[in-house]
Amino acid sequence: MADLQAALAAHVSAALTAEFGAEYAGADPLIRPSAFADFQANVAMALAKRLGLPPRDVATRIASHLDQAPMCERAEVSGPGFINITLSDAWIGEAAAFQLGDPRLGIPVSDRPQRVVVDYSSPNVAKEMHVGHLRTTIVGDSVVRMLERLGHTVIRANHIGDWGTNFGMLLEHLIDIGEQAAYAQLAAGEINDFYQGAKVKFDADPAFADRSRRRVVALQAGDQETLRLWRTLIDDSKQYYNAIYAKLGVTLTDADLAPESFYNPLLEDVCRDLERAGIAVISDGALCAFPPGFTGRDGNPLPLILRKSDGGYGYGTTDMAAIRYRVGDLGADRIIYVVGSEQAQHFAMVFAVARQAGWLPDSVIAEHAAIGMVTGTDRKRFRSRSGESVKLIGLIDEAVSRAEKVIEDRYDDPELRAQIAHAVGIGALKYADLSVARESSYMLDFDRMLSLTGNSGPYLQYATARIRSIFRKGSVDPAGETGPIMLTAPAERALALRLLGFGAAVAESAQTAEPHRLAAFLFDLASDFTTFFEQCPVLKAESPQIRSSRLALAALTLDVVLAGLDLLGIPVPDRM
RNA sequence: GCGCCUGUAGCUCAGCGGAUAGAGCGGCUGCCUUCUAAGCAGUUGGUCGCAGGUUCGAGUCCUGCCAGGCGCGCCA
Repeated sequence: MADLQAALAAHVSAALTAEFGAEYAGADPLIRPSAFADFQANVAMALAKRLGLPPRDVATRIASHLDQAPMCERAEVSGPGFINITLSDAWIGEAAAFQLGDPRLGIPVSDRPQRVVVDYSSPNVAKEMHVGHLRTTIVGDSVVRMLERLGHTVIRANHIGDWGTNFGMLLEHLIDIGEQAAYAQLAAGEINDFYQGAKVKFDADPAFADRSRRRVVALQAGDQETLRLWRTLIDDSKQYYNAIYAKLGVTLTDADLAPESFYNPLLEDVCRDLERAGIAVISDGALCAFPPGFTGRDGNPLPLILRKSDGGYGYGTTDMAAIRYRVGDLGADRIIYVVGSEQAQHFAMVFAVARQAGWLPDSVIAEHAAIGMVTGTDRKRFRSRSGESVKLIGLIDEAVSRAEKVIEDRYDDPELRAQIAHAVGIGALKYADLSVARESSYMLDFDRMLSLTGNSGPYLQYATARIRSIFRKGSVDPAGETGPIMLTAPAERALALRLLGFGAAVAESAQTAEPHRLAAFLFDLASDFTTFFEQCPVLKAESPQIRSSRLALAALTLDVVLAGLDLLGIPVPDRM
């Protein structure tokens, strides 16, 4: 059973066509979760006018067919024409047992696998990774995991900022302090110190600023020694990202680096081809594309600048080159940009120009999975002032140490304690970013972000720890529990029914690139389990049959929560 | 000025055009001799920014207004 709701929709559709004719096959049966039953079908009210019948009559005629489907226990008409559908307990139990035996746990395999490029994380070389990067990194990584699980081919693209005019000052600063000192600073995460060191000199010392400008020219001209130093800078910074990725459990590797500089050799052609196609024109000395529908402050058409009047290229050019490369060379069917919402207009323009140029055919989806802005407690954009910047690594360490505090008197083994604290701290941090709709802006609030109670990462981890505890106490191997599953209590039924929604939650979450949907599902699931845990003794169940059924239900819950947390990229400790 | 986003409980946020708008936190009351209390049960708390419109039905769609945020030619 890939998707419970879809299966039900098929039944209602069949009833609809049987009763009213094939022309209604395309009508959406409008299946929704219901407070009055397991599901409700709202199609009767939608079709009443078209059928020229009272909505309740339509509902009654559809409902009369539904009782015959094995999955449906009851279909009752209520209110103006709602069809309240109650599933059969036996069917739910069988479906849950089937899910338990399914290695995919009900996650469907896409019937149309795509090549998906996911552009995410994208820190800048020699610049601190701030909290905004954390969010694009975490959300992007989860999207990637979900898409892969659904059978898509995913190409991770870490579009790091390794090029631009400020590399002149960074390189001169590197030369000034020496490569060893720079390495020590950058790899250790003292990145702001390094950057500020360069910036201060650039602003205060004209001679340094002059050297910096010459260094940019040398870099662009491909001067060997300059390139060597530039690579050093990148390698040093990479140490820092990779250390953070490792701590966070992010799947990005060096193989996923798609740096801006990679596109440098393509930029000239991008400009030439767009100009030849008549899409780009010279305006005020710069080569610009003016996609229709975009106007600026003064009411004039808004340009996407492709070549600056000084001959240099900007990030718009790089994005054009990237989109062309991803479609043309990588064969992407879908490109997802997990990038801050501030850039919405920029991406809209890039997509528009790429469509005009034919580089982005209609068959390819390009979407900006916008990430909301991070604000301080004053609700203004969060800015790291020099001196008191919030380092990502500091946030991570804070998360882990808070978790450590909670378990300090619970376990003696320091190694076990460190393991648990790491998983719990990281889990709290990541879940905080993953459980909120990605586009909504959020306040940087440590207490909330690192919360270990309520709707939090640790709540989900805790559910798995309690399940494992049952199996440990009873010396039972969860892998050996296969059911049958029978539903004897409301908490069992609610849990089983919830479990059946897993596949749909994953599919929907990946489709919209919104991990918070999966996070919400898992929280509901964990809540249902906790109720079950409180109300239904497993090891001391009243009969061997019920014990076995509940063990199977617990095993399935464990599998699903583990799989779900893995898709979110949240680590799980064995015990807490 | 134009464009995009946001406005839901004291706070932070969910909410696929469907019935009585939900969760977490906070407040209050209970619950550890019982598979982990990072928990559970209950309770408190809302003119869904405002006004129109579409619809059998609007927190959800459309229009206008109000408030806030972001973006708007050579930074990325």
